[in-house]
Amino acid sequence: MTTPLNAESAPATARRSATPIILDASDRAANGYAAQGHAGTGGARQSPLLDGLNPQQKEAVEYRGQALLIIAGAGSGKTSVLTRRVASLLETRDAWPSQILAITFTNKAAAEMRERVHAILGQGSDGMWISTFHSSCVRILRREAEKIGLSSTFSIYDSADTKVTLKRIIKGLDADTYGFTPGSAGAKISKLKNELADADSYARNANMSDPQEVMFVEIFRQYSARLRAASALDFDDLIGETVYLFRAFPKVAALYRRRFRHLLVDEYQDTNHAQYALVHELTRPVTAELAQEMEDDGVHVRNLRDMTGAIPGASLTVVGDSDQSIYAFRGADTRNISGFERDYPGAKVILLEQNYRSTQNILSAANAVIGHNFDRTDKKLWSAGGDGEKIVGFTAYSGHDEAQFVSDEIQVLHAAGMAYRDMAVFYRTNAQTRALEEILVRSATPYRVVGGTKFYERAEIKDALAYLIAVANPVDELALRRILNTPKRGIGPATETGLSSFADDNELTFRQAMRNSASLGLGPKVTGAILKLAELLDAAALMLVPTSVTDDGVPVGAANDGAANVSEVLEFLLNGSGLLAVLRSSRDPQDEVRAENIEELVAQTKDFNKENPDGGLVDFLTQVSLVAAADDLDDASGTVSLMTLHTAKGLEYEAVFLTGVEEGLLPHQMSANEPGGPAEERRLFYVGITRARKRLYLSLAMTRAQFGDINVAMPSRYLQEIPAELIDWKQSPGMANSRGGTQPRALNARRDGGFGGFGNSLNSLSDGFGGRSRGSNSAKEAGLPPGKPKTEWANKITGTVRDNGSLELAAGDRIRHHDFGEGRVNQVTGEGTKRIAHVQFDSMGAKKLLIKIAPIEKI
DNA sequence: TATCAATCGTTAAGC
DNA sequence: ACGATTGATA
Repeated sequence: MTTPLNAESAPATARRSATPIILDASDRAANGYAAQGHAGTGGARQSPLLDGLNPQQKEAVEYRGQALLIIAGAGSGKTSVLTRRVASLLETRDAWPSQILAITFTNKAAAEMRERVHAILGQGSDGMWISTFHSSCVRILRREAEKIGLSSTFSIYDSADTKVTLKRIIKGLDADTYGFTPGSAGAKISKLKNELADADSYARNANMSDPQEVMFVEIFRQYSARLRAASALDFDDLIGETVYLFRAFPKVAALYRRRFRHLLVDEYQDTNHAQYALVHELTRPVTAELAQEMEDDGVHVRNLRDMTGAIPGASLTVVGDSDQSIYAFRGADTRNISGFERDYPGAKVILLEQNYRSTQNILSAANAVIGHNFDRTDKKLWSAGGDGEKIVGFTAYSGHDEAQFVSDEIQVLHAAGMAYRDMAVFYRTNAQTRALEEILVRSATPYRVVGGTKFYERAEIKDALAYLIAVANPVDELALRRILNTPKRGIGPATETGLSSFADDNELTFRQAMRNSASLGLGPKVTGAILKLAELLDAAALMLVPTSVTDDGVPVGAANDGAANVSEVLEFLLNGSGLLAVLRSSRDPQDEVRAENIEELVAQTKDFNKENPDGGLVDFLTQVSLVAAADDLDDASGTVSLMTLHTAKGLEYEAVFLTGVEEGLLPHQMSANEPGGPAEERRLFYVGITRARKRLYLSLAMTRAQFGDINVAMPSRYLQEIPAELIDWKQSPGMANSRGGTQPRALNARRDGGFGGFGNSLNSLSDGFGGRSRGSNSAKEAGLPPGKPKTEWANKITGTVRDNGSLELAAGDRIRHHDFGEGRVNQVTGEGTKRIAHVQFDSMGAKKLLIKIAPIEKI
């Protein structure tokens, strides 16, 4: 909150000394090898901001109008265009920094943009808002909290907090008998909030003759009531309440519409309805009437008013690519981007198709894959950088085998001079990391898993933070109940419930109930513990009160004059509660780590004090709630990165390993029944492919351990969509068969036509892909474009995996394995396709083999 | 209140 | 297979 909203007047035609625009090397390098050849377009001297840009990019930087949609294909220099556009707005004096609001989805993206804008402008970028949707909203809401009945120190509930709250509600209502779980109810509530619905509006349209619906409405109501009582907002509320604020208080909205004259929104295809509405509210004009009112109130608006006296809507730039929309499952609505021209008539649309990242082979594969999604506007990425290497394909026998291949290839690349940090391994599900990590550890390959457990989600950190929250927002019952018996004070669940109902019955907050716990008639020990905690929190709250205040309690001088800073309060609470001491003296070795984590948190509060001398407790807590993954920014380390395909979005690497390209995994099984599911999975695959600059590896396994047992997998339908000539199969899914193909290691033990078992429905070659599917057949789910007979697939991959058909084995049988040699069957377990032979090999020890596909024969 | 066995539910993930 | 969570037991 560095720039007071009303302080500066910012005429559109401001006179000021032009900020020197300097492009740093990294920004210039963003367009890589294609940077040359687009030198000056001739004529007038052009700004260095346009150096190295292609004509479309230039236009995107220079266009001035109400609305601009930039369709930015993968690797098309989007960030560069966006940051230069911001710089250009300032350079041409179309805007003051404080008139610009740039919104991203992730802190990482915001940080990157801030950094790059700062690199161009230096101090000139001060006062600009470059932040996520959520932090922008928090900033606004903290300022205006009272207007919508919240404390300005409102708590922000994360999904774990939501879950705990819903769990209590569901328990209280016995709603689990209706099949509600905290997760399911939470997902539904979140979805509704993303549509800007609340409990009442939902109830109006709900089918109230359905008892389950009635129950859900009640859950929703109670959830909203609890959050309100705790002066808390969940993540969805942050957006929704801001929209509500703007709609219910036009004068408040007018102040922000006046201030933000230029909105830029990144990843627009990922916006949900609430975010769309927020953008819309911010870019509406201020009526002449309201503008006049503002002027009468002493707000400077004259320079902004048009001939009718109104303030026109702010200019809006959105950047997106519907082909990279992979978050429909959490409410993203691509209609926001496809309907942009309708929503903002007269909008300019610029298409960025030239790719500066990948080789043409990789792009051709990407284009071919995404081309199978219908209802998209055609877009073809192209590169001036040449074909490059072929894509490498590999079919492994198992997940471990696949991991071994990845590991081996990483070593080959590394030996050839590629740094580990330039390589990444992608997968669809987190469970796939297991095998990969195992092998990478064994081969001593440095790696790190991106994403995963976050520091602030650890229980001990949440405990420590709950103390701080309880101080900052005394009405937050959730925080209080979390610390009530942490560390152990002998306050059990019965006492907790007692306090809670005592509070409800007497219309007290939980905190007040604690202070009055003496009148509850509990044991003296328990009562003493409760009172001690209440006193500790009250004392901590007092530390935050500035010492120099006037008679009315208004601080004199600096905002926090004399008040304790965050680290002092935290240390006071830790000492007073014994939280840290208990962990230190514990004999559980894990508690040692927990203690260290808390110490790390203390260190972070000290850093915060240093970086934000004026920052208070609430500012710290806000930062913690919204900036959850500050630790994975250190990607300068020399390690291979492992991450899910979702996490990979927005990143790029020299070499990419895309693993688990199998039916059931990519596309994921769970997506099959959802409308638009398979298409979204295809976009996910597309996103993965387009992350690669030079080398792309696609791998799959014929069997994969999942949920404790082994499943037979078949190649992903998406592999068919890549022209065969682009892929060099080191080991193809097609094995020796009548149509030819390679003879992959470990797959070809039986050459005498081991394709029995066609009578078995699980075995039928139903779709020309040699597929066996699990149970339900996949032919109709294959999502093939109509009018493309399967027999005409360009790719000759048959997808056939080994099939021992009806091979019957029993204990005592001797078998021969292609790799392991001869052995004796000890036991056969499992049913149907999952029958497993437990074999004692003569020289290789005991193994478990999936009879259906193992390279074995009876002897 | 603490510990242990049984049970459950496993897609992705930003803030 | 695995981890988190729940329920039963001492």
